[in-house]
Amino acid sequence: MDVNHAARCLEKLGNPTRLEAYRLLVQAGPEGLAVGELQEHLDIPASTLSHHMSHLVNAGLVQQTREGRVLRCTPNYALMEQLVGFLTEQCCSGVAAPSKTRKAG
Amino acid sequence: MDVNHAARCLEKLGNPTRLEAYRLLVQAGPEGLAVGELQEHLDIPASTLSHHMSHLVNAGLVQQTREGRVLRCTPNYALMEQLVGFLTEQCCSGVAAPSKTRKAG
DNA sequence: TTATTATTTCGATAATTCTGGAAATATCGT
DNA sequence: ACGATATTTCCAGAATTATCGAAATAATAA
Repeated sequence: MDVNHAARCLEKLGNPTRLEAYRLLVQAGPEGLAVGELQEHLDIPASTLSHHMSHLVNAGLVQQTREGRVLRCTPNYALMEQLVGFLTEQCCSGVAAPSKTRKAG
Repeated sequence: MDVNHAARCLEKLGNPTRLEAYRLLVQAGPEGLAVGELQEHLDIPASTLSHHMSHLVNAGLVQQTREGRVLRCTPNYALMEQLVGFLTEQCCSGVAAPSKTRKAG
């Protein structure tokens, strides 16, 4: 995870609709959600949602698998954790916030 | 830190120049860096940098204090930690990555 | 006051992103 | 094949963001 890849991920998550979509996928658990289910929650036109999802998929933040007519979306936890790791290591002070994370005491 | 504030912070950090600027401030230690020092590192026109910095300042991610002719910039660690907290709690799986973070073992 | 340095604001253009209707594609059921 | 459902792609317009030179502002020094 270099600075450009991190910036790319942050940029994609930095849109309220996309961040909310990602969060919904996380909330939904291991099954994730179909694009149509996301659309019901987000209440936006299908084409708009499709564009947003392709951003997330292209950045690697979301994975899609087809199940018949339905496209199931799941979050890429590994990438998200790399992103959080980048922010923690490169953008936070060495002194961790109390009782949150631990690092080289 | 609600989802909209998080999205706003992510959006601002999701620009390579701004993310690099923020990272430089963190690297620089408690003193931070003057705008002019950032400019030397980033090698972009002053007006362009000024715009980028105002994004970061408006989002609350960077604080500025004037020291004579120089504007000293420091990262807002508290906000960054809130942002990392948001991502960890709302956008990561409950199962932490091995030997990185711990949460409700 | 004039000069010098540091930084922002103005103003304008280029580039990108967002949005969504309409048409196309994919899959399934009959 | 046909119809229905799910989703994407095409296309275009609106909105936002990025860029940066020039002028303006702020602070210091002579």
